[in-house]
Amino acid sequence: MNIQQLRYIVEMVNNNLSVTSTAETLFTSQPGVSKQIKLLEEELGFAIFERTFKNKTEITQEGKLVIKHAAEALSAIEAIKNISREVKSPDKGDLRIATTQTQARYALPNVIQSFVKKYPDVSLHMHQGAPNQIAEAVVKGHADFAIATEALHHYEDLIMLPCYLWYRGVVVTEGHPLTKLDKVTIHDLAQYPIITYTFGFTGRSELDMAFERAGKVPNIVLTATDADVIKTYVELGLGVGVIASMSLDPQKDKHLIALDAKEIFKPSMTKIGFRKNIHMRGYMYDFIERFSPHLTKQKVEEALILKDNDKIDKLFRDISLPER
Amino acid sequence: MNIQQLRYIVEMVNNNLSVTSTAETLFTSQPGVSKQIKLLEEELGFAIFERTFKNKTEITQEGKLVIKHAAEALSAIEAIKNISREVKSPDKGDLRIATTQTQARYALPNVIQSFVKKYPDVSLHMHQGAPNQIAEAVVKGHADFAIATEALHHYEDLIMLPCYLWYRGVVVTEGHPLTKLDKVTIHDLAQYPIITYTFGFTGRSELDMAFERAGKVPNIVLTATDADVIKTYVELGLGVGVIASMSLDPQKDKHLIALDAKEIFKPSMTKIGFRKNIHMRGYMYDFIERFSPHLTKQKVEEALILKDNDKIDKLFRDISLPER
DNA sequence: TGGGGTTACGCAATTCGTAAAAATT
DNA sequence: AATTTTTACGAATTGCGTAACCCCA
Repeated sequence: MNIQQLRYIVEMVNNNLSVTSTAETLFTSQPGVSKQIKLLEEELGFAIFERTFKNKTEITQEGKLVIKHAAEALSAIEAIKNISREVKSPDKGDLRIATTQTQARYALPNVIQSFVKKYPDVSLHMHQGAPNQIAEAVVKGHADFAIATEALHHYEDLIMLPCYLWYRGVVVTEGHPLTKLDKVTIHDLAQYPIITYTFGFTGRSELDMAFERAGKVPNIVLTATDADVIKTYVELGLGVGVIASMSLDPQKDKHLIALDAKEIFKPSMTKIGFRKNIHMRGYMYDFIERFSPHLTKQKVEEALILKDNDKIDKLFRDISLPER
Repeated sequence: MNIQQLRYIVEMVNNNLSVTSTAETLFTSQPGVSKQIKLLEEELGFAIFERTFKNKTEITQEGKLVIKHAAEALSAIEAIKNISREVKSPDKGDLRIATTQTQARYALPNVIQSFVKKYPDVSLHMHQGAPNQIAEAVVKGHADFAIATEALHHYEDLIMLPCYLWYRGVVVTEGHPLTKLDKVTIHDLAQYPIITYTFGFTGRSELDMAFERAGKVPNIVLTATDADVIKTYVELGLGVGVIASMSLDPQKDKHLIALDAKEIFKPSMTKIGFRKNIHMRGYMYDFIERFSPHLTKQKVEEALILKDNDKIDKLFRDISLPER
């Protein structure tokens, strides 16, 4: 058994059990991968992958266990390599952020601007996707950080830290009836067609829950994964927009009126997540702190030691989060 | 970097940083170990071990981190090998139990007798030691199970499951004044010289706490790590013995009188501990269940998933433990 | 001077790529 | 027929052991 073989079998899973595809992602030859997997299976005394019927291969029951532990081992080895990179060139490396369009467009630009200025030799990779894709990317080691509001708490292998609270705003065209009201309630809102985020994105679940609490069913006519699209359709008069208030720019969005909705919807919390047992590079600590000043290196280290999201929640219980 | 190199550096730590000793425990040559460590250090770009002054070597700061992750990786790899062994011969292998004299002598014999009968091809290894040595042996992977009453809860890397509750008994010679009393209290006990376990062994801490609660200072004249020695000195009239009641055999200990002490001392709990992220062999589950029938395979698997002793404690909160 | 550690060197085994064959759709 | 996987084989590298050398009490 060697590290390479473990790498092969883990990567097989990330490549739909295709040897060819695995060999390509690992920049090696197909025969090599095929042979090494076979050798490992021989050594272990059982098949990890099974050619059940036709072209379809499956993972055996034991194989699943083996791959789980192989991924653990590789993760630990990756941590060692990161220590090495840290020593060799502390301010050089990669930072791979998996996040949603909303964060990338509205929350991250400032942070990234100052970060790349301080760390010109860190190459930044932004992976965009749906919240569950984001979490998967980090779990599989394809990204270092997951930044999102939804769906991250299901992943036991990730440590999640609270970053900031944000509120929703209602966006309408000029002269819309809602602008005549002193204060918009959820009952007012329920009378108009609504345009908001696609389910699973950007705190969408709180919108549904707010309507449910009020005993109303929202008339959602259109959903999109990002605020820019939503605003566009609001401008076209298709409905009333409900988006994160941070994604409203009074300067740029001149044709739209933003109405306060703090009392209608509960605030949502954006979190940053990363894998347990990693070696956190120095610039990674710095990035986290730039994004959320209360997440100091010390706090993050404490969280890395705790390794348990319930305990980590307690750690941050008394800290007032920034709002936006 | 390869697995062997990781094995070398981890084993170096277990061998007082001696290359010779490491090579011996790994059944290989000194030059090989020396060279591979050097190669790894070269690849990583920093020294793991430092030849500071004289003959004394030390671990560098980065080295400590590397070794931590290396141990993680090796543990995962060991798990894979155990899966292989499981498949190749489910009822064959090793079972290494680290425990105290008290457990080995009084709690385990029955279990082990039935276990070896069912699993003749599992070779059993008993490691005896002080509770902290026991825990260390499991943490370092030298034993599979730690069974003890004290000092196991300090080890974050171990999962600990409750096995049984046990009570203390007071042992005296025939005709001793304490035998005249209807009921022995802690105040009575405080008037006589006491012989009990050495500190750190077999629930000794509860004895000290009981006296402290009563505002008394026990007159401890002799301590030993096991009940047999204690009983011997009680027979010689050196004092009153306080030992686990399970270590009293009315048949054998004919010259001694056992007095009930359930109301003087709180019961103690014996636990079984093992490392997180291991692959538990089938016969290991069986052993645990034979030792503690409430620790079914299912329960143990749940605990292995939880990986957190606080959560595990909740899992067993409503289960009534056997007493002895 | 001797116990531990490193360097030097050669044999043996392993790894990995190209090429060819086999299998599957 | 085309794509994917496995087998065959040779070149290059790596790993490991013996022997020699070094270093510090």
